[in-house]
Amino acid sequence: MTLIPRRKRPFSKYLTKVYTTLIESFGPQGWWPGETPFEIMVGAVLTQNTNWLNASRAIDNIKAAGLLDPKKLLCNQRKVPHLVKPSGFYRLKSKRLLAWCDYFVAKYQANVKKMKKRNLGSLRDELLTIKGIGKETADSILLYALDRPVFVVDAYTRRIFSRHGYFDYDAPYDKIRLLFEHNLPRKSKIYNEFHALLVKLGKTRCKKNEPLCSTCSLQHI
DNA sequence: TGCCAGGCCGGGT
DNA sequence: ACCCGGCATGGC
Repeated sequence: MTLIPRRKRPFSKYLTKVYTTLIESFGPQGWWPGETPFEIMVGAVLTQNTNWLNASRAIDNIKAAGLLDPKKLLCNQRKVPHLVKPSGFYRLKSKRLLAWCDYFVAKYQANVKKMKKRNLGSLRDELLTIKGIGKETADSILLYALDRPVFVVDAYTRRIFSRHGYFDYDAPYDKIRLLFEHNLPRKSKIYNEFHALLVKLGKTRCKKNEPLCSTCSLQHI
């Protein structure tokens, strides 16, 4: 992997410019779209390589069944594949969701406050040992459900910034994450908004010659 | 109609 | 240390 700055502007200044431009254009996003920490955790698993609309339909199914609770899901395991079907990969995701519930209940009695007390680095390592929880999912949970300062790297982040020449699309996840974390204030609020804005930008269809475009990608910045 | 979406795992080289 | 196939639905 290479981190080749093809542009001369320092990454930190560039990031500030992108962030302020996105805020001005789209406004604060107020992510994550989930009411409770557990709902956010569920969403993080179900949206893996899947559009949010389909993931949200699966969450709606779980809510409608009155099972949006880790212990209840564990007690109704056979219902889970059917409930999460709209999110795709449903046999796989039902296992991943239950693996998460298993961990959350066994280790923290489904108590978010207990989890938040843990040291961030060791907690992240612990999450990554759970089958079905990779780096992006773990970081989404840490940032959006637990309010910890971790920058979430996703496909949009890679696409937008690699097009601007700051790193290769295929650069290792943690290299990219640290590049952002080292060039932004260490504040979960900032990481939260920034990631949400990048997703918003990434979903916005190309409008040629405008400052904000996910294909041409912020050409004028 | 085909392509794609807010990844991750396991097996092979 | 990479590379790749598999996993599956619904929107556009």
